[in-house]
Formats: sequence, structure tokens, C-alpha cells
Amino acid sequence: MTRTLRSDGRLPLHVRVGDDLVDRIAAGEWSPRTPLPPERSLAEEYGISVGTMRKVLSDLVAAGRLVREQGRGTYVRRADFSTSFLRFLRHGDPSGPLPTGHVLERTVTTAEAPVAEALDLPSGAPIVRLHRERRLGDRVLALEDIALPADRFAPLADLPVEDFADLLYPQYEELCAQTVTTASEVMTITTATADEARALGVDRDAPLVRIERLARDVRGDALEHRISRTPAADFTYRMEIQ
Amino acid sequence: MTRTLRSDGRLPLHVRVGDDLVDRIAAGEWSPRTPLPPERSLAEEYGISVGTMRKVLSDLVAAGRLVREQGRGTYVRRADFSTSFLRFLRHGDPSGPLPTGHVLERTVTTAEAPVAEALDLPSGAPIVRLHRERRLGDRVLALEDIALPADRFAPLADLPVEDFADLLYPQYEELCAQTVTTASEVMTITTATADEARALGVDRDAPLVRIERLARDVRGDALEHRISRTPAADFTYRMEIQ
DNA sequence: AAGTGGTCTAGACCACTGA
DNA sequence: CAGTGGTCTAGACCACTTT
Repeated sequence: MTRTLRSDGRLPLHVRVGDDLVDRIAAGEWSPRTPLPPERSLAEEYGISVGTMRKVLSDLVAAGRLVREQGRGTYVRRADFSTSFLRFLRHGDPSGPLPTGHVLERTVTTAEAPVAEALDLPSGAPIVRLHRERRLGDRVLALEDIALPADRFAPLADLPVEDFADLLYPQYEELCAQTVTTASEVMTITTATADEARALGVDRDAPLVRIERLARDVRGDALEHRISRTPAADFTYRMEIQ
Repeated sequence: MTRTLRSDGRLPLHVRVGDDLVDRIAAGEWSPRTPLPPERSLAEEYGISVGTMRKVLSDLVAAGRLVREQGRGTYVRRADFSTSFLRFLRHGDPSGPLPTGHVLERTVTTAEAPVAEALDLPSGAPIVRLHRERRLGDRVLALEDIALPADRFAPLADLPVEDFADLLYPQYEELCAQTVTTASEVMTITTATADEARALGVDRDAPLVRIERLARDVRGDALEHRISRTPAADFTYRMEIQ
């Protein structure tokens, strides 16, 4: 009757149940729109007490994997798209108009070694590549080069380039049923190549902020590799340290 | 018998008890070296159940204010000094030798408006100013300008400049009983002035990373204002996004 | 062995959301 | 009003650290 856990029985129950829930979310059993069952039902399903199930769920909330709302339910968390690095740019007020996205080039190709490694794919695996600009009005704020595993993102191989949205993550969710939950970024300062300088409207060798991002799903599997470049002069980053 | 809480009685018990504990930590009742009483004693002291006290304590752990170790006790958390932005510099391996710190100038003066505001002091309040270099061997990695409220940091006004340590936060704790718990930083990219270029050994107008940090104690009160500058070419920053 | 935090249970009752 | 998560209790027992 109670759900069987396959993980190491020496681990605490709340850890094993949490891992199992993450697997089920990754398998698509629940999405950001369909709530998980109430904690009482889940506790019964796993044959554990409500108190323990509450610990499982609040740990997953702390880990950024779920969101709970009193009276409504427990939902799979989607990445907050405003955490994009673009919110660190200085243009206008942060509550102002959203920068637009423009895919200039989309190719289906095979992954070079570094990108394949980042995405945890065999070298030469098929990927969808997007070259993209973010703009505010006429002004180009950033250049982006995006790589996606072709098997998970097949619908994007045929999508007309003008149909790509300003925000890609909601589109990944709608068209490809892939939800971005977390990401790691590495930021460095570089100087503009001739092409970058032309596209961004800055001098050759002007300092750029370069951000390499790896976006992941609930289970931590790599979904998207993205390199963004933006003029350093426009950049401010705030962080809270503990 | 049970400790009286002064905060708004409509708030949940675990919040009120948590606030009270933070006040007691800020008042110096416990330090990173003297453990808090065991959860059972604390629960009794406040007249609440152990389960509720456990929630209070684990919330404070999640907020970065306490550290718990099974079998040992519950301690006030100190800032992990390795979270300093210097760990983001590319020189050598991160586990290599620690950069040294050299106070070039120490003055006791009054706070200018922006610094006073950041430190939440009245304009013109007395502060201790430090101008400092961080070096690895002969090489200057970063310049720092530090401002500290003179009342809380009186012992530093007389300390010979050569007695300042490589890491200041442990010294704040030992000499001034001030523990840094959290900080916020704002990072921007600037270009080197003539003085900065000379001190850092880069070209005039070379890109610099400028980090403005405000360090706080458990209660969130401002302890230290610090502006650091380091050559942008040396800088890498990794972040995990949720 | 004594003392600490960690796991887990089995409830009662409250606060909020939506139909 | 039914159904959801949030608060709080009162325990038992386990795992780890220190003496």
C-alpha cells in the first residue's frame, strides 16, 4: 500500500521521501500548474507521519524546489525569470519595460567538447543553438549564445525564429515541458571583439561582463548552456552574503 | 518564571521567541565560543514545547545566525571569512596562501554623508578610517577603504597600524567584541584613477571591479563600510541562482 | 555515561483560499 | 463551507560528542 523507497535504507526517512518526490517531479508527475497532493495524503501514501512529511516539504521549499501557499496548495517552483542577470543592468527603472529578445540565428548542430561537457552530453550530441540579442527599444543590451540538448528541445528545431518569445524559460515549459529550477553562473570581465563591439555599439576592446550560465531542472540535470555579454559600464550586481 | 516576550502578541510564538533570542545574542549573552543552552532548557525557559523551540532554532540556522552541531551544541555563527570577494580572484589555487593585509593609513575623523548614511550614523559622527592593501607576495591584489563607527571600535583608534591582522573580522571580534554575521555587496565596473593605477600596477583607465560592502551584526545593525577595488582582469565570480 | 542535537510520531487547533 | 497549509504540543527514541 505504502509507496516503496528504493534509496539506501540507512538514510533518514525525510531524506529518502524527499529524493523520491524530486524524482516524481522530474518525471513530470506534477508541474508548476498542478499542485502536489495535500500533505496529509502524501504522508498517508508514504506511510509516514504528517510531521515528517511537513519536514520533507519545507526542506524542498528551502532548496527552492517547491512553493507552498497557505490555503492553496504545494506547487513545483519555476525559476523566477526576474533573477536573470538583466535585472542587474542600469537601464531605466527595474519595474520598467522588459527588454525584448530577438533570435538572429538558430542552427541544429553537434556539441563541441566544452558545451557538451557542461550539458553532460556525449561529445558530438545534437544540440539546438540560438544566437540572440536582448534590446530595449533600439538599443542592444546584451548578446546571448544558447545551447540546448536537441532531444529535450525538439520543438525548437522547427519553430520559426520570429516566434521565439522575449523570455525563453516559459516557452521551454510550454513547448518542451522543461522547467528551469536553478542555475549556476560564472561571471568574468572580458573585452569586446570587433563583432561584439559592433553589435553592442561600444568601442573595440571596451570592457564587457561575460556571464556563462548553466540552467538545471529539479533533479539538477543540465537543461541549457548560455553565454551572455553586456557592456561592463551598464552593470551593477547586488549580493547578500552570509 | 517563563521569559516574557515584549513583541506583538499576534505574531506566531516561534517568531517572537526567535526575535528575542536574536536580541539576546546581539546583547552579547552568547558568542561564537559560548554555546546557547540546550534546546530542552531554552524551551522550558520560554515555556514552549521542544518542537516549537526546534523550529525557532532551525529557522535561525537557515537565516545564517546560528550553527548547530549534533552532540556539541548550538553556537552563534560568525561570518565565514573565506566568503570575502578575494576568494574570487584568479591568483593561484584557492587553497593557496592567504593574501596579506597592510594598513597604510588609519585616521579618526567624522563620517561624510554617504558613509554616515550607510552605517546608519548621524552625519558627522566619529569614525575610524583604514586605507589598506591586500597583497600576495609583492603583488597588490586590491585596495580597500574601510569606515567603522568609532564608538564600537574604539580599540582600533590606538592600535599601531602594523598590528592590524591580515583578516580584520576575527580582530574585530577579539578586540572590539563585534561579530560580523552578514553583509551586502554592490559590485560595479569602473576604471582606474591615476592613484589606483599606480598602486595596483595597471594602466590608467584599466577596468577595475569595485565592491562596496556593508557588514552587519546578528541584528542587522551596520558594523563596517568597505570599498574594495581590484583589477577586473583578475576577477571571476561564481553564483548559484534559485 | 551524560549530555547534546536529530528523527519520528500522533494528534489538536488556527488561518487562509476558493467555490 | 470544505480543503489547504501553518502553529503548537508532548512525548519516545536515535546518533553523535565529550568526559
